[in-house]
Amino acid sequence: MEVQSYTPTPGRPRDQMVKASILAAAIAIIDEEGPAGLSVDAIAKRAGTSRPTLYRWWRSKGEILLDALLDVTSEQVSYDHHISLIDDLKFHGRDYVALLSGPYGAAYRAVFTDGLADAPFMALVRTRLIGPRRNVTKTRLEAAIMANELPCDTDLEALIDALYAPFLYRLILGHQPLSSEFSDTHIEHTMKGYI
Amino acid sequence: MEVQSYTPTPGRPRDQMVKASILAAAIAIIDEEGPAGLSVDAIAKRAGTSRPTLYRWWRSKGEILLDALLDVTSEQVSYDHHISLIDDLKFHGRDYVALLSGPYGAAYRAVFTDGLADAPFMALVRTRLIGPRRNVTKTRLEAAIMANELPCDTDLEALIDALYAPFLYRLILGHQPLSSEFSDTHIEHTMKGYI
Amino acid sequence: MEVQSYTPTPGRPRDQMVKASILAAAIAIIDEEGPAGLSVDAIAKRAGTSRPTLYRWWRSKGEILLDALLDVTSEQVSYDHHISLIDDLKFHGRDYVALLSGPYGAAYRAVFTDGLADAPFMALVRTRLIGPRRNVTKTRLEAAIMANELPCDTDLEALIDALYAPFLYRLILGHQPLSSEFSDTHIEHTMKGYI
Amino acid sequence: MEVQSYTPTPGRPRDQMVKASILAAAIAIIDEEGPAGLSVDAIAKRAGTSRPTLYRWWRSKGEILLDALLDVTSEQVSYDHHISLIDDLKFHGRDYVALLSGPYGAAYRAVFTDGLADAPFMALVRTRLIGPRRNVTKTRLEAAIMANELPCDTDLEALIDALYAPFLYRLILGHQPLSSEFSDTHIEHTMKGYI
DNA sequence: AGATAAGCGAGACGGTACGTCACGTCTTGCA
DNA sequence: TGCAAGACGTGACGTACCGTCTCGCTTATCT
Repeated sequence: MEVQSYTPTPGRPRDQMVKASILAAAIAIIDEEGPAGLSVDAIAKRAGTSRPTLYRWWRSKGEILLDALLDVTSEQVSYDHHISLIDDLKFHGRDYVALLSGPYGAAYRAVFTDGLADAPFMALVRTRLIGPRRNVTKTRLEAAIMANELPCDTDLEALIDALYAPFLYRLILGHQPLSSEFSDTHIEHTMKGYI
Repeated sequence: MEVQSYTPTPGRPRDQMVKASILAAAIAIIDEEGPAGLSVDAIAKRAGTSRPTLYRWWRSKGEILLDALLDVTSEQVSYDHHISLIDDLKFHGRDYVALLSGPYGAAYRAVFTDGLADAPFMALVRTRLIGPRRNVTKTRLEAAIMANELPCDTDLEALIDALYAPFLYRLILGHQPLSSEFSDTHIEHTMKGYI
Repeated sequence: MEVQSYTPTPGRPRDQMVKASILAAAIAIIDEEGPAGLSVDAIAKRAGTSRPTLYRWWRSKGEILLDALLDVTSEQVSYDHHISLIDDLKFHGRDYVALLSGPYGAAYRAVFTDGLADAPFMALVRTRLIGPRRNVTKTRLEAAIMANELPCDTDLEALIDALYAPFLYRLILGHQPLSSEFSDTHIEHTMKGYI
Repeated sequence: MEVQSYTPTPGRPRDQMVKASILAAAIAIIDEEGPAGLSVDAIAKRAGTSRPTLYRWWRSKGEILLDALLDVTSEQVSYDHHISLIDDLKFHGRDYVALLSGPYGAAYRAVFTDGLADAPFMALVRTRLIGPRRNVTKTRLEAAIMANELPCDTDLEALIDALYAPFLYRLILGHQPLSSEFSDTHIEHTMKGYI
């Protein structure tokens, strides 16, 4: 068991409230005003802080959104073994759709916007935001292989892509609604193709 | 048979060379220097023209890329009935993958970047770039329904999403390579789920 | 007496109407909209012509105004020997004040604006606009010297400056009204100092 | 005796060096390259600063020149009672001529150029640049009236115009040199007319 | 009568400067 | 040392005029 050692740093300690209010401000702006209104300055202003303080904690606007999303996502992502593989995936899919449809959807979109323009940041998005979620599903799928519910030579990366890509595709393009019904039927069809 | 009537517009006619060189410059920059180097000024400079000329014909950087992509895409998209539905889709998939992997892949990414930050522009992307390509596939799938190769109640929009979303997903995220092998197996699995 | 030889040039002859309508347009714009609205394009548009045509006749906006002013000024400037030197000068002064106060005052101001930014053009203004008017006065003053109404060693350039500079000063600065009363008393005082 | 209270404004204080270098740059450019070279960008570049910084403190090129001129002018303008009214005015006249003939003459011209094209700015020129200098002379003339050296009903505004208009006239038109000799004789003649 | 040549309108073109926005970094005073 | 306030240099943006060009058409003179 690790003992969290207290390292007394000189000077004034960092204000955790500042961090929280910045994350909240970022989400509030992107949700209310859309991506156009999300300038670093606007975030700082809304959080009642200043740009330098903001840059002390994060290297870019994108990383703020990333942290804000991780705050919300982290506890949600998990599989409580339900009845069957397909039901678990459906449950997870509905969960994801709910997240992307809600106020955090715009943040997701903004994170991809930044990532597309900045490769190292996209790597971070993969590692911290997308990767963990994929891994949860991967673990569930590996369990399914163990249980002979899935062929043992299944390309899990491809399957996970097939399962979730359409969600982000609809989030990004907006050509079709992103509903739980779509999630359910899409997951059914996809899994039928892989079993 | 249609007779092309000549409509002489008053004033100096638009220089088609300028248009072409701007489209070429945009693609060259995004391919060579990445999205960071793609400023309106850089495009104008490389094309040997000026910013005002550029804004005379396009409202934004994004629309330039859109036009550049349409120049390339337009003739490519078509289905020459091959042997079977699955082979046709595979052929088309490989074609798409080749486009996204080549020098135009970066332009595709940039178009999505701009679209994510600007909803009206994303609508344009849907209408002009994504829509036509989807429609070609839709026509092929409808023919398949006619030929009883596919259930008549198939949700074509969902199927098309399932087919192509992973391509753009990999293009955008870059977590896995976008290869013809992936295209083939992905399309096989997907269609298996829908038949 | 000179015989104006007719030199038939090939091609379509210049349309004098165009010239007239451009001069009128320039004066109309500067009078109605002020100097800010006086772009080359605005003149051409208002005159119902095009920029290239305009540049065929004049080298710059300033030269248009110059010509417009000369059209008006040319016949006005003259001394009909009245009663005395002082009365002639007063008459001339009132005439000048009337010109500068009317719709052509703004054109005068604009001519100086252009001249201040473009030395060769200011030389033209001196030669064509200011010079002739000064010469008329100079001639009158030289006659006065002949008539012993003025010392023969009078510095005429300095005297003419003293007489008219305040008019342009008030036109340009606008700190005090440019009235006939001012003209009269100013000319009286000035001549008193030189006699 | 006044106690200068220190009012600490929040945030980083304005860099006075930047202000000084911008003013110096403006004067240097107009003097060396003439009015054509005086773009906002050129000033910023020469001052080693940026356009936004420049616009933070001045609304236009003209206001920069105005400040630059005020820096120089402010201490110069004063009358140390010399011997007589006429000598004081001559002294002041030579001072003015020296200013207009030197490197600041071009700045003066540019200020008028801008003022002619922008009435509100010309009002500023009157209030800040021309007015104070006129007032100094006005005070001296009022003292002269008190001392019975001048009629008590003298129109001081008109007299001041008569005294100084020819200086600016020659500065602007450039038809005659602006020398101390001219200043002396002109002031003598003018005052002779008003006494 | 037809050829030739220039004027004319419209409007595209390359260019320069403008005034503004957002960024990321800095320098203050206070906590 | 953290923090707010805010100034600073940088780079890109979208726009306004400028002066020149290339069209199709018109209007004259010259063969």
